[in-house]
Amino acid sequence: MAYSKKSEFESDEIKASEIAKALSHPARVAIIKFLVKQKSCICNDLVAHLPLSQSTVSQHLKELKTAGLITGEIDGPRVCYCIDKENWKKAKEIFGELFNMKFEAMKNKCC
Amino acid sequence: MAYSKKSEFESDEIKASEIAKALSHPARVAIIKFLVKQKSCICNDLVAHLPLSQSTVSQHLKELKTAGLITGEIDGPRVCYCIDKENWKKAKEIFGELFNMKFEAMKNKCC
DNA sequence: AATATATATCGCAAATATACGATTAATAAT
DNA sequence: ATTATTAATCGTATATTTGCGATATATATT
Repeated sequence: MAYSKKSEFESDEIKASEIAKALSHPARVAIIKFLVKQKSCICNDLVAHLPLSQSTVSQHLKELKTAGLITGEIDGPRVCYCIDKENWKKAKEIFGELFNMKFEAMKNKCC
Repeated sequence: MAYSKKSEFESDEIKASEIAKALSHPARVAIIKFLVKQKSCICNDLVAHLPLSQSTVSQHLKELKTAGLITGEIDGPRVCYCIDKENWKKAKEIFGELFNMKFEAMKNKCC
């Protein structure tokens, strides 16, 4: 693979794929669910809840943060992670657009 | 990485992550959009539409097919790809559940 | 039968993701 | 001040993904 071609696509396609990528590992889906359900915001509680080591959970958190889906605020010696509600809403809209696209009239007979 | 831990998560988390994974590359989002908009079902037209080689497009199509989001029917010397409407609907529901989760009352002050 | 067209698969190289233990850094408690 | 706790980062091994050209396969056309 000489170089990635991702940038050659339309920006809405790139944006949707980035959110999808952030959610493409069950650990990250589990983290989002945990935070929405507010079982706790504390990183350590997430580590306890997931079948992964602390360093691995930290990496997954970083990815979700980079994608903008969560925020992380230092709270004493802990870090409190929260859903970024603004971006979460945007993500919902982006996926809504994708999944609510209307099927256009067929130009081929096969489907 | 000794082994993958993906199977240790809940089945709904795994399912959501699998759909997300299928949509985690802009080419695959573009393919879905193209098929929903029915610009064509023919593989060759997809290749012409995307900035990728024929073999690479074929691989992306295979991934979408494996994820169940599209079907591929042989039509003479061509293959006609279509959205699997049943599974597309299911995918929409799975993402709907994720994005429509209600935020529970806070147990921490930070968010 | 020979040729052209369309698509899948193989083989490979490079990039990225997954996972962990060890280490570091920063705060809290003693 | 020392120690304990929490979380990020580093280093590393392995797995997976991305991408392409070459090749194989299968149908259509001549």
